[in-house]
Amino acid sequence: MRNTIQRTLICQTVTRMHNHPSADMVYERLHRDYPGIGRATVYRVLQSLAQQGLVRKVCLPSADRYDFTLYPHAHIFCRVCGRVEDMPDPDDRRTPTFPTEQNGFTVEARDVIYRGICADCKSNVL
Amino acid sequence: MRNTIQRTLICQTVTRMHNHPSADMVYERLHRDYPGIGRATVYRVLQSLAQQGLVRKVCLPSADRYDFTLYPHAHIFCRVCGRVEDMPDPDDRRTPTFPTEQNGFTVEARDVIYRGICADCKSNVL
DNA sequence: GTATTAAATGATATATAATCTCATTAGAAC
DNA sequence: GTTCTAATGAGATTATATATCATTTAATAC
Repeated sequence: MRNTIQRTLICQTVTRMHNHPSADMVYERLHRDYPGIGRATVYRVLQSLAQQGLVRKVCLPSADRYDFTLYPHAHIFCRVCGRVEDMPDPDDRRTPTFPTEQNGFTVEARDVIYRGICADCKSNVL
Repeated sequence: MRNTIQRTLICQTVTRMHNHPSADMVYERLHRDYPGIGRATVYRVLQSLAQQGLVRKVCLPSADRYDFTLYPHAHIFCRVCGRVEDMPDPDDRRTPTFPTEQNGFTVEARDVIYRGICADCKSNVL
């Protein structure tokens, strides 16, 4: 695996964005300062970073989001504005070390998603 | 809300499919026997059934899936073939009744997704 | 039963997310 | 510097889902 400028930039950017960005959000941010960078590269590199375990990929409505915080935690998703925030995972302490066997599956990871509406959207709707 | 033939058929079909189908899977199944039914209708009706709480919508990689089992439970997703199965939710007994307040959010629902590889795919890969 | 009316439908267009193709570029090793 | 091949980027393509809008039809009134 080669250490390209693009990979470094994408890594830096996703680490500095604290809003659980989608691949496209990372691309848009990066594209401002480096117009040469390609969308496909951002998608590819983020995918690869997730496979290496350097970032966490979370499947949420409308798009996959990336999170550089690797410590186990849950997420809350606002169904109105799409905002994502970290939450404590109530099951953390009991979470087994993966992989684990269950129902014939080899379980490799666990995601906990809370859905609801954030404070801002609540006040805007009312 | 009107009681249309299409709505009845979609309701029946999703209840009879035990593989956590996507909207498209329901459409394809239904379209075999009733070629007149439209894709948009299936998407719309499933969405509406989910909003009414008559089916559960689960956001998973590649597509949203529907589940007619309303009792709280988690899901396991095979990253190879996309198969989805029900799992016990270890946190069931502690799960609060929604909505609940948390971090300024009004939490309305909770989803637990396990990711891994199913027995069939394991033996095919090896 | 028929007439009325608005909600639902379905064909199609559009939007969005994500991946694929492939010629070109540029790390890494020498 | 040269070589080699992985990575990139422009653009096409696929897949998922939603929006548009003329037409149909369920529900109600009569």
